[in-house]
Amino acid sequence: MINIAIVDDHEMFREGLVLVLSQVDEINVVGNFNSGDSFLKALEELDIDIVLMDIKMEGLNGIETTQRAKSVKPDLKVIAVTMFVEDSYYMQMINAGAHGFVLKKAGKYELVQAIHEVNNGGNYFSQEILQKMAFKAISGKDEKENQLSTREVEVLQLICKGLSTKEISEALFISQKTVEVHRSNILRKSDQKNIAQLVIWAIKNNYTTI
Amino acid sequence: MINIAIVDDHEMFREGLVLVLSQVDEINVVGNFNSGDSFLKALEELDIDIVLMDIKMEGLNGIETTQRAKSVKPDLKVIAVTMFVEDSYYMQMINAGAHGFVLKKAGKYELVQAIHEVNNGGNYFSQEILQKMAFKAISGKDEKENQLSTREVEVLQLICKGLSTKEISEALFISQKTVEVHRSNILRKSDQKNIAQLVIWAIKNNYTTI
DNA sequence: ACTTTACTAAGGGAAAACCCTTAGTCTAAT
DNA sequence: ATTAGACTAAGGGTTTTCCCTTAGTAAAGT
Repeated sequence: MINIAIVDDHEMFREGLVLVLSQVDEINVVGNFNSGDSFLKALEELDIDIVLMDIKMEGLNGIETTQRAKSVKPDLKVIAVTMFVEDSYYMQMINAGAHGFVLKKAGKYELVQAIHEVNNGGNYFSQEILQKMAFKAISGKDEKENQLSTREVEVLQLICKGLSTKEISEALFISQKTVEVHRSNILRKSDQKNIAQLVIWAIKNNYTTI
Repeated sequence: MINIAIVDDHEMFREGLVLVLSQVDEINVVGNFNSGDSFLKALEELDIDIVLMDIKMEGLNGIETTQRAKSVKPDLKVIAVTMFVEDSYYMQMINAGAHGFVLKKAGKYELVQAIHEVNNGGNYFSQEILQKMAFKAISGKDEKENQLSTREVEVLQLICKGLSTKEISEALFISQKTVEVHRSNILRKSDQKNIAQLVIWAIKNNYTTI
């Protein structure tokens, strides 16, 4: 029996997932949680082999939750379950210690396959993710060089909230010129050419939620 | 027994929904479809009381699917199931003939309540939607005045794809000045003040997909 | 026939975004 | 100690967006 926990703040999706997995032999759903926090609280008391973790959640997101969970239980295995197939996602999740990555649009069979793979000590990444990784490897872009700094993420989130450069400078108590520098660097690093593209990119990359 | 069909292109969500509803007494899931097209094809052969219809789908969206389904079977009842609580959604769905509106983040009980309500000839709108409607009614904004024209929707979608005014003008074979007029009118009608906010608004209002 | 609406287009001006450079301070790593 | 990176800020420039006005044409409704 493989003991599974599910962490997702989408109630209907989570309930559905519980039922889908409960039907599968050798899989035992031992808990489901609507937030990273509630999962972490219950973590020590439960016997969990694999966690299906949503990345985008209110409050503690999947990446942070994974990091904290792994620091408590290093043997815990995590499969990220997410909506989009974008850049920084999987790298951050792999860094946080995830062993698999499945899209929400995937079906039951792919998910079960991922669970078995990961349970046997392997990894599972959906085809779409592998393609992204391959493309990135071929294009030879260095991840680290293009990672946003803390401040840049902060500015990006304010941009996505619709604040102008002036408003951002007031919110962060820095000059407009500094905000301009951040904006430019964000656009360069994200490889987007204007705010419209940047907002979409930010959503897909989990920097902001709709 | 209430015969339910589910139309949603998100496989895992759909499968989950089938299982959740199959557990409920008096509810019988007679079919589930991953597109508006496949649903419409099967419509005549099935005995369906209520359809749970996702709004945002690849190909035929929920609104169009509802319109076509109702033209074939006027007595069919439709409950819209969607991600966001935004303006034009529910108005379009109500116009298309929907009797209910439930958010995807809602739980099983709310969904079942909606199904019973609609099955008994009533309507069901989730609290969040009702609040939006009430707010709109109080603020007294006329829907029609602020509805985007065909051309404006076209421009909006290109904006969301990250095209500049110049690029849009070239794509639509019109002058930059005309595009500027459309941009201004879109911002005014949507009541958003810049492109960042507009993109988010467009996503929530189903004008574009991520 | 008249009105309304959508779409088109232009002028003109203010504001914001974008892009480049230089440069100082501070922190963290080798 | 020296290097590297993040954050700050300014100068100076181009481009784009934003907002206003006016205005002609075509289609649709009353």
